[in-house]
Amino acid sequence: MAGGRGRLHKPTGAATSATPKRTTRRGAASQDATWVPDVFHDLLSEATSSKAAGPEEDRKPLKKRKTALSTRPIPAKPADGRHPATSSKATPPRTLAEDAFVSSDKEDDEGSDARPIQTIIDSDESDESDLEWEDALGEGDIDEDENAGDEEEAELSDLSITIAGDKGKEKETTKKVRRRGITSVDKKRRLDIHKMHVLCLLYHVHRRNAWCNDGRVQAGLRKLPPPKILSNLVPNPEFNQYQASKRFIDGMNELKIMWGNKFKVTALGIHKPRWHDVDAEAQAFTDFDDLDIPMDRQDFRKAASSLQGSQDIGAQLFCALLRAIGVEARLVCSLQVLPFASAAQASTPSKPSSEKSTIHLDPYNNIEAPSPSKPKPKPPARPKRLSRLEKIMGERNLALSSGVAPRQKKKYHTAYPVYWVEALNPAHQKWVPIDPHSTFTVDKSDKLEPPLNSAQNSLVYAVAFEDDSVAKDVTRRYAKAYNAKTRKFRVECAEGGVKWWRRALKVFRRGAPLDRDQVEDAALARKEAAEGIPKNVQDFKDHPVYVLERHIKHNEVIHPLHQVGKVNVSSAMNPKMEPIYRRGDVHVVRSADKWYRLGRDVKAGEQPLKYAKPKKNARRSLPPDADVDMDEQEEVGAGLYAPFQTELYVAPPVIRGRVPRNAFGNLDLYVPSMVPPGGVHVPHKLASKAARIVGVDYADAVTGFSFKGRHGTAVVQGVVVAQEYKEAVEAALDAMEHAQVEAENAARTAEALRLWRKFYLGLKIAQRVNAIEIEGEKGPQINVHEELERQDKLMTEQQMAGGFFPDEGTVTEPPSRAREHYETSTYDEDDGGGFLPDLEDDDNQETRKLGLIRQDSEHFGSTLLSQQQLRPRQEEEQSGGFTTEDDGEDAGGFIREPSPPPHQDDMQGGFVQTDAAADDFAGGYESYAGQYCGGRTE
DNA sequence: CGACTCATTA
DNA sequence: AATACAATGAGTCG
Repeated sequence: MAGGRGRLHKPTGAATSATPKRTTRRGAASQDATWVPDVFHDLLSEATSSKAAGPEEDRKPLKKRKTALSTRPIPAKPADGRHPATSSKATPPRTLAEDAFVSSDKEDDEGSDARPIQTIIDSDESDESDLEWEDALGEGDIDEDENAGDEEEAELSDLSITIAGDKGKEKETTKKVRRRGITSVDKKRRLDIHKMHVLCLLYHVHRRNAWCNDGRVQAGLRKLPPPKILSNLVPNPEFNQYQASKRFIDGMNELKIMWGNKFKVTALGIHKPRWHDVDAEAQAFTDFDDLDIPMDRQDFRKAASSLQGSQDIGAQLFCALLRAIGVEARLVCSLQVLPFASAAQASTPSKPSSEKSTIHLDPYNNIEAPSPSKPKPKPPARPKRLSRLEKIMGERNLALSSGVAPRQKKKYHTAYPVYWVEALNPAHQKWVPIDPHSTFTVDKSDKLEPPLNSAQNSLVYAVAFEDDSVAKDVTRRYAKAYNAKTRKFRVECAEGGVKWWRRALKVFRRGAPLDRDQVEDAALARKEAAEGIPKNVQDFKDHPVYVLERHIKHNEVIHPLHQVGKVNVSSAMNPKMEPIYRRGDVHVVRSADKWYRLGRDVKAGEQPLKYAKPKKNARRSLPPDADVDMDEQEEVGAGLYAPFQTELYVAPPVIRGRVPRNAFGNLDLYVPSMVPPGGVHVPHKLASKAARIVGVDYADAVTGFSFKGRHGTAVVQGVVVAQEYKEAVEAALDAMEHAQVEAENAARTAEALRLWRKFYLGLKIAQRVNAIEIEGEKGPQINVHEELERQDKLMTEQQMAGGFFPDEGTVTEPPSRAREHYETSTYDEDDGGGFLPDLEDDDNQETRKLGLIRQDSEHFGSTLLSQQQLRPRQEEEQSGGFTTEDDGEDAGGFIREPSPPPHQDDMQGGFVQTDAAADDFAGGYESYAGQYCGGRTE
């Protein structure tokens, strides 16, 4: 992408846009905000909503217009006087067009607009996935091979000739290198990028189409056609339909010729992008000089007045011209989208990297530098042929062109259009394609599709935009083999692709279809139907209408085995016929068991349409006799049934509160529909307990299986009870939940108190231990007093910051209390007597722990500090503190069995003054205390 | 005859 | 287990 940007900023020879960059940025940003979430939906809603913001947006462009006006002597002066809205053909339902028109003024520059994306680096194709692949392949040997392969590969690309000592080895290595698995992740990513690209292109066309409504553009163009042509286009009521139609076509031809003479093609337009080859060199910037510059509306106007630009621009302006003179015109674009299928497919035609790169560099100039006399060895043959084909095609079409003198600017001529125009023939209400630049044809829809192998242009999505931004997919009008070929390059072929495409175009759909829409739909449908049955096996693959038996999956059958098309050749002169069936007759099949899992039951008396393949049992006798195989197959294969052989499974009903069960005492509830009549599913974890408490009959609901390892265990989710008990059970559940919450709260409180006690004890013990002299030396001491001071301070700070201690007094209480003890300096048995007696064990533990701490008081301090960062309020951290801290057994016991209240009693006297205070602590402080006490064990 | 497409193979 | 990729050979079209 970075490359792309760099490219964009590269100044190109022709008219450079005077657009200040910040405008770009601002525009893009504002667009982004609404654009991101759901690309298309938002695109539209933004467009519609921006209407409201219209005036404000209009302001900005004004400035721009001024400068533009002052610098350019535009012939659009009269138009300028008018308000844009009035000058543009002001179609009543111009929601989209107008909005885009308005808003596009604001975000003038548009990177993707004129400059096609050339190459996209498929980063995934690089080392990472390769490495993975190689690793997966695995043993150490491969590494060597890999390297060798790389070397040779490099040599190959550099010198074109490699003299390797061992041919066999070379082959092997290259194979290994070549063989690069395309992961499913990779595929998905490609598809996503493809989709994104489609959306971007759609938007691009949408904007260009909106520009075609530009008042000034139209005003300038309107003056071009001589009155004679125009008068021919005025419908004559005396003509019959045929005459009128002919007149219209003729008029279009004249306009096309006129346009061809006026408009000068000076740049290259969009062409088909390719996935970047990992080992291909980066393209030189100069390679892009011939391309269209990125455009904003001003540039577009400029192009309209100077009548220069790429063929794309030419077609767009031609569209504007038609609209300007009152002809209903569509801007059609064949989206040149990055293919998703296989990267290799695109690059296959051009094999050797050297040659590839040349093609790469000059995507459009093959005509200029064709290959007829190129003294290159075999490898270049492929691309050469292509280009030559291109050339031939181009020339032929040139020859076909009716009376247009081909422009001398042949360099920029492409054989097939990316943009063209459809004009509505009022006589038939039919759309007439006009391609004024590439094929120079009018009403020749079958001439616009480039050959399928063309590297520069492929017709995959042809989308036609009307002046009110209603857009329609008209690919089928132009594709010769839509079902057999074109479709395979479209999202429709991917899973959910049909829906996706429909959704992508939804924003451009017309609210209420017009007559001409229906006419067109019918025509397109007819065209598709007329496509006929493919003649080769390849085209049957993924064909939406026909199927070959060899292509159906293992879980599919062709049920009514209707040979719709009887013939199909396998090889030419010795034909092997294969029957053809309808895709509609293909059904997925499943075993009876699988159907049951889906809540369906095989109807009585239905015979399996197919039998599953026998599982590969361990027996692998080398000479598998035919009969043995047959036997095995018949034995092992499970019967498979199609959906229409099944019916909704109805469980045996609940009778008098008695819930039916399966052999395991459960009830199968794989789908909601499997709830037995008269029963209710209560999907609560504790439902079984509740039902037991209530005392009604219930059955555990098995909603699936979890396969861990090879052992599948039933997943139970709640229970099924009779309908009439539902409320009772739910009430019981409520009560249980309530009780549980209470219990948890109590447990939490108890735990908090327990930890406090521990903490306090710890301090006390520390104090005592510090007082002991060992052989006259005091050794490093924990300065309890200081620690407490510090801690107190920290807590106060935290309280300021977080504010989760409601009462300051409460907060400071424990430390101050402890200080008291410290200050007394004597360890009074009676004082501690309140809680010490039943805590002998703890006492020992504490002592040990403190011993540890004493050895690195540094750590002690840092522990305190780090604890400060914990946010006690957060549940996770609390529980984390509990589970990871001290004994560990505590953690488990805590939830189930709250620690007994006696502790609390113990504490009440000396430590915490009120219950309320304790509660406050429970939430805020426990984890702190917990960490403090427990953290040191580590 | 050459270009090009399709099917097969590993 | 199944599909995809790349090379190769055969057949067809113009």
